Amino acid sequence: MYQSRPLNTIEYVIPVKKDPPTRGRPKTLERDHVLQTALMCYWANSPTDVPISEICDKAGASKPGLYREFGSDDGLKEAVLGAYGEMISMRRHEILGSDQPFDKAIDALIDQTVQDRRTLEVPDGCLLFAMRARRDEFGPLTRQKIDQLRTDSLKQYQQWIDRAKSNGQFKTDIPTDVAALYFDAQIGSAMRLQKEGVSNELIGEVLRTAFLALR
Amino acid sequence: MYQSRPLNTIEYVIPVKKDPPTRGRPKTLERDHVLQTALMCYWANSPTDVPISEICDKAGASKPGLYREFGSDDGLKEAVLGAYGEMISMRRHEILGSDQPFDKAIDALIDQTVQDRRTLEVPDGCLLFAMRARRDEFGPLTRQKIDQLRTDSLKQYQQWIDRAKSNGQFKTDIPTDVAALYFDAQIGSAMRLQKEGVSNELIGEVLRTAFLALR
DNA sequence: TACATTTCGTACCTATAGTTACGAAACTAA
DNA sequence: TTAGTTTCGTAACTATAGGTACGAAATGTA
Repeated sequence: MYQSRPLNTIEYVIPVKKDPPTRGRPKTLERDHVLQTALMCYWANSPTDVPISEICDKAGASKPGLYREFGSDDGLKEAVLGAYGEMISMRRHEILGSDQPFDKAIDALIDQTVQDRRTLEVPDGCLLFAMRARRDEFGPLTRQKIDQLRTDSLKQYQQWIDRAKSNGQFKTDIPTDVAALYFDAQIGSAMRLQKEGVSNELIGEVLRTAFLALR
Repeated sequence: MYQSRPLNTIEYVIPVKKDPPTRGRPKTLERDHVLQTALMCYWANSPTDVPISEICDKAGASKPGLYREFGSDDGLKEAVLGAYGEMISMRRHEILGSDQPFDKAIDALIDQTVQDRRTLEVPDGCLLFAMRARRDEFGPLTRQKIDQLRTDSLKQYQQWIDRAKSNGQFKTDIPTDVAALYFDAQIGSAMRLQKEGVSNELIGEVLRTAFLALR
């Protein structure tokens, strides 16, 4: 079995970018701030319709600075999606990774999905689903990231479903891959309805209808 | 109650554009051919990413000719969507408007949705759902058309469901508006999965899962 | 102080997409 | 034939977006 080294030896392999004896003009571009700004712009609008210059303005960065940091439009979008993907993956893991009963997890999933976005201070809808719908309008890096996140989502659902099956909590004989696709599709639908302006209450009813047959 | 005039008197009110004593250079632009060409381009690709010039090339029309006919990019898209909407509305009516039992209609709906597109010689996915996902990237005319078609769809489902309810074929106590939204969402999901490359077989399983609880 | 190094950001370049000005072309009517 | 009418399509215009050349600025080092 693979024996991992202690974490801090990694720094000898991949030099950690802390503060290597700083020379030259100090960097002022705040990578994380740019990422957050871009994320919000993409999320709140159509991700393909936000020009780089707008992100620069809102983040208080210059265009060349942004290109130095992310390489290209494609690179920026990939980075943003990376950050976003990590976030939603964690949020989903809080539910699917917990050991609560399958039924309760479904309820929690619905609750999380229809949570009021004004309270959370984030836009309606889901950036990932919005970008999946526009997959072929992006560059290769972003496309690959989209595909990876899609695969990751499905795996997360699959593991959860398999666990429920082995616990005897998954009653029907629906194959795991179908069920995983089903969950992903339902949440995706909900996110799109939310973006269309449908009330979270109504979306909740739709979701409960969708999961009626699974419990 | 409103008494409508005989149809042919309309021609006195709204002059029918048949062959009014033709003067000037004869028109060569084939409106329907341009519409069909544009429809296929939008359907097969991202509707927001097909330049007018490409449609002109493929349809063998000139750009000014196209603008004379449709007024603008927005006008062309509205016209295309109008034609497309009529088509899918009719196809859906063949199923929902028939008097077959609710169960059978659901089966037919699934069959129609997962029908092989190479056989039908049309692209995967659904143009209307693709455009709904990009709603705010379009001009006002197209936006309005999108909204109208969405409303029409929901109404079509609602009438069908209400009829099933009054026939005693709709077993659950799900409200009509929720159920209509549910059908629309499921078909939308299916269309998106198809566009993502998921097999029609798998999509069929997902749809059958979705409608399990409704019969 | 002078030099090496690194980043900064103004001002540009380039490509593309929507849109149109305008003169030529093709027809009817007188 | 000539005048009037309508459409045609080449060749522009304009705006916008992604991307970058390059000199200035800000630091450490000799």
